[in-house]
Amino acid sequence: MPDACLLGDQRDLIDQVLDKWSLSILAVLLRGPHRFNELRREVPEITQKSLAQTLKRLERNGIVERIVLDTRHFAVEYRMTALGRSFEAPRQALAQWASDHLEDVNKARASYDADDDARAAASP
Amino acid sequence: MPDACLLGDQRDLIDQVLDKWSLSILAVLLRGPHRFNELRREVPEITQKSLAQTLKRLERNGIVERIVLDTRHFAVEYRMTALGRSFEAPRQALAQWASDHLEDVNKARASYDADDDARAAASP
DNA sequence: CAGTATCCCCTACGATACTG
DNA sequence: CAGTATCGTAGGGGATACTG
Repeated sequence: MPDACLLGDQRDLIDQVLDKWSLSILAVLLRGPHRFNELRREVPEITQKSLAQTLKRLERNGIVERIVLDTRHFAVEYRMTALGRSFEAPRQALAQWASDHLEDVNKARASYDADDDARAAASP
Repeated sequence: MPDACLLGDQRDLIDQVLDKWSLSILAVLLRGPHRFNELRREVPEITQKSLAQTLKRLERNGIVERIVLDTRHFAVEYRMTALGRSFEAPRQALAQWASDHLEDVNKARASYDADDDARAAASP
């Protein structure tokens, strides 16, 4: 079985970790444990609901750990698990690629869109 | 600017490349150029519509190249661009991670779900 | 503080049919 | 063969309000 090939299970897994907000949250959590509202501040565009949802999913998949610091004062902390840290390599590779090739992609898009416009103008 | 941090542009870019089917298609295309219907056969779960959509997006982002082989006989081929091949490193890292840690994640899920059930049973 | 609960929208995706 | 066009649905995500 070639590892260039993705099985259904792998895709499911990757989807869980690569949804809209996970990468951002993981990036924050990598720097150290954070409280719920700290995460909100670090990723201001996210809503409470999506944050809670994303954290739950990451927790369920063993990527992140939820730690109750104090029952009486509602203090909870999220931190990376070992499994979560193991994800750092691919995450890093992805982020690196994206920042390295942003320019190229933008050029490609511009040229693709220009061609589209040209075609539209040619056959109205 | 720490590269552990994801900017909006990077997220957009990654989203384009990591939608539901892209990784699978990229994996196939990496093995060599493929025709439209060949791709359908290689990724049988995908619908025509989604395949067309995904290919367009990948083409627009410069990841994949669409080549008309013969106008009269509707022969078209898709192949990786240089930019597309540059994505192989992160893609590989991701696939590798997924296959390496499938077990761990499945265990984590099972234990999370078991805890859920336990809680539900405790307070009906 | 750390979340749920609700409502609502929107679009990604699927199924099916059609076409140059 | 290589796609569009159209319709329909599920759920991801936002806004807002509420709670232990």
